[in-house]
Amino acid sequence: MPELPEVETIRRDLAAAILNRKIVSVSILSPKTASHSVAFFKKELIGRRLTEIDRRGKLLIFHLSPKKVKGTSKKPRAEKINCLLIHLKMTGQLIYADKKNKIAGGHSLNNSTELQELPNKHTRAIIEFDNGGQLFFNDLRKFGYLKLVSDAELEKILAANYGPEPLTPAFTLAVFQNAFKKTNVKIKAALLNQKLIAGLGNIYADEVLWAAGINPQRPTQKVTPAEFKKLFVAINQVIGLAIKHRGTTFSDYVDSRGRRGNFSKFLKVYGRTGEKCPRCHNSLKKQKIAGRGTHYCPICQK
DNA sequence: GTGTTTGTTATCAA
DNA sequence: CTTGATAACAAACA
Repeated sequence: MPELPEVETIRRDLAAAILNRKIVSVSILSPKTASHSVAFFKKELIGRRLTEIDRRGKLLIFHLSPKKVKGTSKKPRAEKINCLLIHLKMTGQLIYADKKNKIAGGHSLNNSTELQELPNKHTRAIIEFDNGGQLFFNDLRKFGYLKLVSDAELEKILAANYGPEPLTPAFTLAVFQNAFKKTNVKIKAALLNQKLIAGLGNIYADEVLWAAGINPQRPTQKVTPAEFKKLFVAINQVIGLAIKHRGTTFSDYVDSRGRRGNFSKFLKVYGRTGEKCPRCHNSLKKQKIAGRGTHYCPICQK
């Protein structure tokens, strides 16, 4: 389940590998995964370069070099495609392989480290570059997508769906607290709402609530200012540390070279049902909250 | 066959 | 209309 730290890890690694490389071929193996026809993807992408890779929450944003226009100096059209968006959703992987390295960690729930050839049966798209490198988009459950948009469409999507990002100047305690006080859903649900705060998913929502000592069931309006402060600090700390350790691998996530994330061993509650709470040593519980498996300590999370 | 896994959106109820 | 809660989606595994 790639969340902010995992997607950020991929973004950084990919930027180092494929920035300013020219796209020479595009294969869409699973048409439903792409926003437009296979022909349109080829037409728009082939011959262009990725000039910048951004991320907003869990969404990757690949900026494309200007498209060469045939013939005389036509004015660029306002609606021209400028960005490739990729969302990994639950089981998506973006793996870059250079000419001789065509392997990646497989999908598996049992911590297997076996490597497999690419493409594999879950490969949905392949983008090939002028240096022979290939970018594989794998997605077992087919929830992820590739989408081509104009700058205007991108701005619209970001404004409509994404709240502030942890670890950025836009994410202040005041902004955070005000946004959360405008709703009254369970705090766990609020943390998963990308419009209130961008980038958290099920793993990190559980982790930050544990770190702040807040019960995931609490309605947001019952959370005190002191607790919001704790939660705010916890979000920045946990996300920062998770990025530093290249994310969490629980089931399918691997980085752009097919390697697992190292943050799993730092998890305090996620996936630790029945183990002792690291803080109060009572038994950790798991319960469905906001439709998601929620891991927490019923004793020290108030 | 049943129940679980989750990011996001669609749908429903109040 | 708004808000919040829940179902649905896909695919695989225990």
